[in-house]
Amino acid sequence: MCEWIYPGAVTSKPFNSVWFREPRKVASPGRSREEIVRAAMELLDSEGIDGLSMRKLGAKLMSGATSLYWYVANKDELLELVYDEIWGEIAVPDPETVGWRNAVSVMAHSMRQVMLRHPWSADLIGHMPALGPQALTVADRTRRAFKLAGFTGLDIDYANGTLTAYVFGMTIPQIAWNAAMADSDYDSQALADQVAMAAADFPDLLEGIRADQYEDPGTVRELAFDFGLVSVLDGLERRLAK
Amino acid sequence: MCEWIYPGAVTSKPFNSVWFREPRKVASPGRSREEIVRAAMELLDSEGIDGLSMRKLGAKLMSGATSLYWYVANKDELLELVYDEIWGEIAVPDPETVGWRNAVSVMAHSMRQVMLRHPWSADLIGHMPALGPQALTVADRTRRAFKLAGFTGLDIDYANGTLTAYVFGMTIPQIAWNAAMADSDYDSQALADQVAMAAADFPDLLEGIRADQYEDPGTVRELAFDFGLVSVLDGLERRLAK
DNA sequence: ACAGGACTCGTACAGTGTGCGAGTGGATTT
DNA sequence: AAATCCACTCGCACACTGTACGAGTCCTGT
Repeated sequence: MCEWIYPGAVTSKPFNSVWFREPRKVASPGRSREEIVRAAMELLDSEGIDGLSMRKLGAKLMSGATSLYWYVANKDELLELVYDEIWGEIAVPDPETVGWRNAVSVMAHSMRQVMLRHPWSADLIGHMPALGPQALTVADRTRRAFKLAGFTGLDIDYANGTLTAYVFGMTIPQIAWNAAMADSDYDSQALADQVAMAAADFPDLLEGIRADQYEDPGTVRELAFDFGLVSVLDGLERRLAK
Repeated sequence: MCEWIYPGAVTSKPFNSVWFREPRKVASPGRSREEIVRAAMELLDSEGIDGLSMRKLGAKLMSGATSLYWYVANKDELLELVYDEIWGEIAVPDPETVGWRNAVSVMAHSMRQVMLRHPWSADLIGHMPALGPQALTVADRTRRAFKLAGFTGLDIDYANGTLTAYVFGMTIPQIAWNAAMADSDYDSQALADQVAMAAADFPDLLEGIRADQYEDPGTVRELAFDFGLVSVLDGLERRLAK
């Protein structure tokens, strides 16, 4: 899980990341990085990013807050570790057996689901690059899919980046919406009215809001995501044709 | 600037946002929301999201920290206000005169530049929906572009959302990279070596990293962005053809 | 018996957002 | 002229944060 460390890490200096630091050798059968990361994820899932404090985490593990610093250099490193965990939850089918387009489609939907399940991921994506082993595994697999599709050279990574960007960009704002609605005493009709009021000066915009106001917001989001996903993949495919 | 308030705001209840709360009537010639927001942005630009504290902001404005709470209900509302400001910096040409594809292309590049100029934006996107007047203005304009392109009904907003998602998703992780490199004593060669080491178990991935290691990272990012942008727009265009 | 390493954790420090309530000064009303 | 009001300021306090430090505990190897 998170006992990973890239070789030769300590010798060079520049990049501050868990993945480039030799972890302490730990002999204890009790606490461990795994357990800490797992507990941190539970806290994050149930209370959100603000709900994770070292003291709370210590309490959950029945230890002092500062004991955790034996296993983890600081809170940011802990966050790097939990961040990588979510990449492990993303399903990427083998492109050789299901075809590249299916493979990346499934991965896109899976990624979205994982992010929605762990809304705190939105807070981490802008904070640190995804360099952990799980993230690299996903990147490698999707990269293979695009290679199989016929992309060559840098285009492989560009195509890969385009798809990932789309999923991030579509999902992160949705997470913000979900959070905002959870904070308020959510009443879909009143909310729609308010948003409509906000857009009062923009008749065009208003027309769009009115249009999907009567649909279930969840399904609207799904449709929007599919629409964009198909468009992105179509666009990439056109690139191949040329 | 930020004296905006949507009509009928106070009467209804559900949604917690600056944009739905009557601001206090302020008569003073001295401090004002505008000034506070401007100072907050300067602090954010120069010190990042963690550099903005109510005390520092108060000091910068030569006032007590808690005085600011006269103008702003809490820090989150202040962040909503500064968030909307960045939307005001995004250029969206008139699609009627430059054509829809040009218009949205320019807006995509502009949006990316604005985000890179204000890296703290990445931290806000996942935290609150963009409901301010400036954000709505941009949304309205790009929406018009896609309408002009020929999209109809919900597809207008889906297309619009797809493009915005792509820009967000491409730019947010780049901001994370920039931040990580700023934190470290950045040496591009050593960094590349480290990343290569991280990817040692993934020969394919490694090949991609090696490939762009000798290019200037800035231009690689630009190329990647353009590649994806063209792909996304091509994909949307294909949708139109059907 | 001793040494050393592998932990644990209480205390402390500097910082955070913000509720409260007292205070100030100028305009308005009596 | 006196009284009232109100927009506004701000010091203090509270609960909370990440984490440096150093003293203490236990287990293992000699």
